[in-house]
Amino acid sequence: MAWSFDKHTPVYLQIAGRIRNDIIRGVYPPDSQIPSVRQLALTAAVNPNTVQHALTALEAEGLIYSESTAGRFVTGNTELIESAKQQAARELVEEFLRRAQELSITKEQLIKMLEEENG
Amino acid sequence: MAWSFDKHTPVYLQIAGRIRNDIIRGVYPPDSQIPSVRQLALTAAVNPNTVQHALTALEAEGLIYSESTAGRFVTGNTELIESAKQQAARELVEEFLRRAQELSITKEQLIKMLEEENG
DNA sequence: ATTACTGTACTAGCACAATAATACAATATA
DNA sequence: TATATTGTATTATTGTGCTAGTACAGTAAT
Repeated sequence: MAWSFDKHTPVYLQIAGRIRNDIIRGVYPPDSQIPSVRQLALTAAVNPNTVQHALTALEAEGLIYSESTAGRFVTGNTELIESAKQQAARELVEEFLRRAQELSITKEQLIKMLEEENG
Repeated sequence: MAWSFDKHTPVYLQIAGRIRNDIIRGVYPPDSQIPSVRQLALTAAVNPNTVQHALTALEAEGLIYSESTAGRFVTGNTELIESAKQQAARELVEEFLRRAQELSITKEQLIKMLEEENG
């Protein structure tokens, strides 16, 4: 199925985020090859240039590297991946707390709401 | 101080969100007047048209209404405000859990991380 | 009556995300 | 050798968020 995107945030950032998450989760293991630009463009139902934009961003982060004409691969640096995972988790929690504060919701209320959620 | 905005999301949505939160939190009480378009534009350091765009969105939600030449006012419908508060909290938690799932972080880990945060 | 404030409307222009359509060099494979 | 696939680059076009500037009508206060 074609990926679904939020209307109000750049598609290339959403694609980069999704692939970054897949690397962090191990869907794309270290040193493994990721799908080609054209294949990802087909899967996501977007223009190849948009995918290229996203992958360039991930390459700048060091999470992937491109082997000339062979394709793109996940970094073998597992420490970098672990670091990215920690950072993503930290940013997630921090943004959550910040937005909760903007709504004057206390941490205790948040934990209660989380426990009541079915997940 | 001028408001700070995230680079990658439309400013008018961020302004609308901020004012919505202020209504929800009671910073702008029911039936009270909110600052004028031009005043908000000065405060936020953006163009008046951008503020107008944001306020039009809030008006469509029913949270504010405009009195011709007198100004804009928060709705007197406290149930609507309460409803908006519940919805905002629910969406916050749901998005948080969804993004955590994308990182393969369990609910138990999240609660532990929240408790360890200083807030 | 004049002044100052309100909301509202309109045009023009800039920046950027995104699409579309190619094109080229390098490599692996049939 | 020929073909397909890889990453990469280029140009043009469209849509939209945002700014800038201006204008008008209605109301309250001086």
